[in-house]
Amino acid sequence: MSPPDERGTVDADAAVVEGKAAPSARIPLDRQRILTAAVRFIDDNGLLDLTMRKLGAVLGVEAMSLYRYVPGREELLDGVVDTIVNEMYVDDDVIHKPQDGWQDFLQRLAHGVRRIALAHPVAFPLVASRPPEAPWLRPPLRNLHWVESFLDGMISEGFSDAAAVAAYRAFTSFLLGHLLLEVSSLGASVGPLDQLGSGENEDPDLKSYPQVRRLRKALTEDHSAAEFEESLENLIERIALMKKGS
Amino acid sequence: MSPPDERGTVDADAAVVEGKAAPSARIPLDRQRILTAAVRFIDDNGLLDLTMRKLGAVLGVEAMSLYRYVPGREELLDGVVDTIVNEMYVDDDVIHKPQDGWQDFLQRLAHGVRRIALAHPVAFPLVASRPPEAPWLRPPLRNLHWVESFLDGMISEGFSDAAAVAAYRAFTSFLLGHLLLEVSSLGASVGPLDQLGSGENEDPDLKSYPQVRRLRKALTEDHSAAEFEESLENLIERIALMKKGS
DNA sequence: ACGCGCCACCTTACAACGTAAGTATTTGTC
DNA sequence: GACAAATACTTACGTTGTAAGGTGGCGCGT
Repeated sequence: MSPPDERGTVDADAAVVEGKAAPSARIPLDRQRILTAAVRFIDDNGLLDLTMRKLGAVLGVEAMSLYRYVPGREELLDGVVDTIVNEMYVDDDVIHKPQDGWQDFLQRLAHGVRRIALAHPVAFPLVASRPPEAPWLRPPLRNLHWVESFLDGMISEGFSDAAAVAAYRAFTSFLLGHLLLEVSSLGASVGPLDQLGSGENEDPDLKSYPQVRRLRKALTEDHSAAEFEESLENLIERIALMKKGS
Repeated sequence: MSPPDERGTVDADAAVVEGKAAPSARIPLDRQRILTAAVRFIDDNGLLDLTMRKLGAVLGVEAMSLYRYVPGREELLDGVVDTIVNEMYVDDDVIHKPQDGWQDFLQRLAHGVRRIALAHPVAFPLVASRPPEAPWLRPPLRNLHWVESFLDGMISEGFSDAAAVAAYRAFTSFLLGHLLLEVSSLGASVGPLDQLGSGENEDPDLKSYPQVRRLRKALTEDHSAAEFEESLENLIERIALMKKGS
């Protein structure tokens, strides 16, 4: 069974015979190509459907070929997380050093992370739940580069060491809570691949839960964006107090 | 090794004939026993090591026997989450209706959830990342009973509908962020079972990350408890504003 | 030009997993 | 004891991650 191979690589000889130049039909499958394909696959089909064989198939390759570039599935997922986190680097709105004050710096950073979360609603929980390489690297800002940027930025804006660290911890915890819940309400989840049928959900017997039933509409409404903004402002105020109080 | 079973069997009729307890060696494996065994197993060995066969073995039973009480692994995990969440019900410090003001109510609730998270550091991320049955049931307060308690409690304390719902959302997002990071720093994770060797981690080359290296000690220090307290107070102040502003 | 090694990918194989289907064994009731 | 129901076991299949080794063509030294 030959799947629809977009980048037909398989029978090279047949192509050669047909006289076509076939200019370097062989793209030799590097690590980054695998990783971005995996991100895409997860966003499309869910984490639980991502298997080495299926990912290989997407890339027009057998499963074992992936092992030349990735030690195993677990490390693949680590790579996926890195790939996603690194997307912030190419985000023009995210700056690496404060230019218009630390408030602006944090605003851009927060919105950058949020954009990533919303761009990968299914994969984002991975960023949150995979263990960081070091215990002081907390999700979702889980690589050294970002932590360094954060601390350096804050300190250059007059924060004491202790205040910068405290701000870092408060900032990550805020981001994680908000974004995880926001993507989760988008129907994403680490666990089950199966979309829940997209059928309009039956009400479980809400008889014994009058408030929930009464407020159901309000509970369903999505104010995530506004809540994010508001909480972020509050957080920034708190961080301002940390700065002064240090 | 017989596990200490707190509740014997269904002693409805047997209670009448109290002559001989007749502890027949066969305790017929009910759903709750499976679920609590699963929680224990996850806390001990990690999520990824929990297989139907191994869980069966722990219970002295073959894997397929579990299927009489649980539809499948996925649903087992849902049951695990429920079991964990329901632990709050037997927590004496958590009350179901405000008695000394809503602030006290929220404080008790928050600390109850935190106690659960810390009691099950490995399993807790499950509570956070598994999709709720309805989109307005957000982790970690992910069952109808708690949401009803929350809303009812707040409204009985004078909150408007809108304010109660807003408080609910802010509260869950706060809890999730803090607790997930707190248990994650405890070495827990959804993903890899393998404890990372417990070896003192080598420093990855921190040369290019001077701030991180300089602040490493401060970053490693654990102030989770104090931060939780402080953030919770702040949250409660914000919720007080919601109450007035509605 | 020629062979040879290396590189990128494929093939095969295996143990462990979730679980459908069928079978055996205990338990409760008369 | 006989019989039905409840409970647990056995077997089997397809899928997974991955260890081990095979294969074919490209590039280099001569």
